Amino acid sequence: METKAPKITDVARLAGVSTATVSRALSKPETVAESTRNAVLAAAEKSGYRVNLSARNLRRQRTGAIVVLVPNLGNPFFSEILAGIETALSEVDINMLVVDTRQAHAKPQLVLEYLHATRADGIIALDGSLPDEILSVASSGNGAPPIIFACEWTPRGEFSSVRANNASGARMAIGHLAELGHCRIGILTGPQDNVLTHTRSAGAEAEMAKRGLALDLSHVFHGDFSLESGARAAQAWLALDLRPSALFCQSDQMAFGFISELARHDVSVPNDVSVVGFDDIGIASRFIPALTTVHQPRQQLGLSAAQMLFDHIRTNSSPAIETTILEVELIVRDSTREFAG
Amino acid sequence: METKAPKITDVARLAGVSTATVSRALSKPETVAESTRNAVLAAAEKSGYRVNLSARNLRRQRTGAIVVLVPNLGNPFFSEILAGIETALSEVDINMLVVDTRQAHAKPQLVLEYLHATRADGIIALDGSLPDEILSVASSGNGAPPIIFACEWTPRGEFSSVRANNASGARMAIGHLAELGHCRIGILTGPQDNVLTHTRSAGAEAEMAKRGLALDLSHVFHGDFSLESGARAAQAWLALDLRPSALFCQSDQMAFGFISELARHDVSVPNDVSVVGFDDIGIASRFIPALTTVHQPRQQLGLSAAQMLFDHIRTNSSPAIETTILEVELIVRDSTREFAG
DNA sequence: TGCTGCAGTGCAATCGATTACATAAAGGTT
DNA sequence: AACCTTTATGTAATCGATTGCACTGCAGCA
Repeated sequence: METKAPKITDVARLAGVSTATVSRALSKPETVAESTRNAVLAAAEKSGYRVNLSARNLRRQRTGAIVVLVPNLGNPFFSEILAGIETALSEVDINMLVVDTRQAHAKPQLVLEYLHATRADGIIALDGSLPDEILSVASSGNGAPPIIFACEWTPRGEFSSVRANNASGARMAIGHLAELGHCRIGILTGPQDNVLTHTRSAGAEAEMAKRGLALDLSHVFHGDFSLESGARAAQAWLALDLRPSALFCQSDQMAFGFISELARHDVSVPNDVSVVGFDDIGIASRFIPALTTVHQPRQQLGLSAAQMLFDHIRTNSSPAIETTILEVELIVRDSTREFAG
Repeated sequence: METKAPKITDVARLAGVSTATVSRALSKPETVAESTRNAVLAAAEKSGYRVNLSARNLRRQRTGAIVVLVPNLGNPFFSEILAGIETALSEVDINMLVVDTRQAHAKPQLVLEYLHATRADGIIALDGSLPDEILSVASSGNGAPPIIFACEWTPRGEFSSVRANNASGARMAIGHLAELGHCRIGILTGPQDNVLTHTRSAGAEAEMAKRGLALDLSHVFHGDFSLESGARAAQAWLALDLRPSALFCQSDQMAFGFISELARHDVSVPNDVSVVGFDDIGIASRFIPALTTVHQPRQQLGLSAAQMLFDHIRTNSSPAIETTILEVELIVRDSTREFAG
């Protein structure tokens, strides 16, 4: 026999004040006399009142929700970033709408329609290669929702972002291999049009150059961050005459695919090849061999992005571009060892 | 110089009709004359009109959003279920709010507060061990949002659910090991108070009984579905005098943890022990050895749960309890082999 | 005493869409 | 021709909270 949800007028009657006062007591407590405030809070508590968000949002001209654009929900790497965003969200009165952009590249209209329809107060994009149509939603100044890129970002257009220090991570990976004595180091990249790919490749190449190591183009394999592309790279590696003795994989997933496929051909990591990954996803420490990799602070990436977004929403006029770069860490495990002739 | 978003009155003026007609033309097209409808659609198109969801929801007394309660966003197993839910969502006008319930068990108030605050039209719970306080939100009939359990479910209270055939999966796993000649089969369970644990254990025990195999209690290890608990089970296994020659792990993650820890002690899977997992998460086919496991149709679980929830929302009076059980499949890979004395 | 300023509160308009009800026009029936 | 249906559309109330403006009463000040 649940009765109707109480509304603000019910609380007002109970507290013996007007609805305006109730509203103020709840959202701007300092503008209301202490005694009144207490009466209102007591009445609200007693009646179990919750503000109706549709009504509030209608009046306030906002939606109280942000949209997170995720390249691929099936990828564990992203779900932890979501967890970070959620942590930040729980402190403010904002909800998180999650959208998988897998089909967005083929049909940008779909996502675009979604963004327009929801009129989100802000957007966090974990996908740096969004189609232009979608970017333009956000860049159209004025009433457009602010957008923050997390992890990935986009070279076109100017947007705020939170990222890991990808270049530094790549340098650490190469540096580690070089110090183990490897001089034929290969690279397994992500998708060719991806900023992470470029940044990590550039970092790796810079470090190799600095150490006087040559990068043989036949030692550069192109993948797409997925397990299967790692396996394909292994096939390519096996087909080489002069094989690199170490490989820097730009994602853990590719490293797993690579190692796994080699194992099927009786090639051992790290005995025959050393492998470094990137990301440090959960399973990395339990893979066989445990993966040496570059750790990204995933939770923190999500958290920082969310906080930055809230700032932008609050001071909505400010189109100042901010970039936060979080440091990464090389975690040495068992997939790398010193070069043995 | 983006102008204000057009509202329904703008469309009405443009089409030369009243707002009521516009509203009807858009949401109940068949009640409006074809010529009028076309005029309205053209006007809406021309002005780039989108309905304001806050206004609509306020008037319609709904929120247009469902909440998905996820036990742990960091676990890749769940994110694919989310992807399935999202697929179903994109067909209807409903958004998905994702909440991680990791802290919910310690502080149920937090999630409870969230559910009350959002007033979601429905709930999908991927977490079967929600605190009673939260369950009671949904079971309080009347205006309470319908709730559907996906994957996990709860024995207390009566709720609709979509699940995999866990018992059958467990039987397949045991059957497979038995047919390979293993007679000392161990079990690594999930959390003790989890329905999946019970169902899978019961299925496994039934199959063993049917085949006349005894289950030694010292061969039952208790984990919590996580990597680390798998590693702990490996320690326990190593400490035994009489070790099982095969282990049925109730999650892939635990299987990985188990195998990985054994590998560190130079015990080989499948040569020294055969291991079967449960879930078939992405990495299973690329682990070393590739994991024999029970495949759950994750996307489909999410999809079915979402569709069931929409049904319940539409016909909100019906408290009929439905249970959909999806079939699973044993995928035989390289972590199991015939018993070799 | 009379005025100004301020803190605290209430009144009522407002956000944008939906929908019950009223109305009008057209067609059908006897 | 009078009346009843049916179909199409308009009018205006409504959903629930927020907030600009107006008002009251009291303190401070000349």
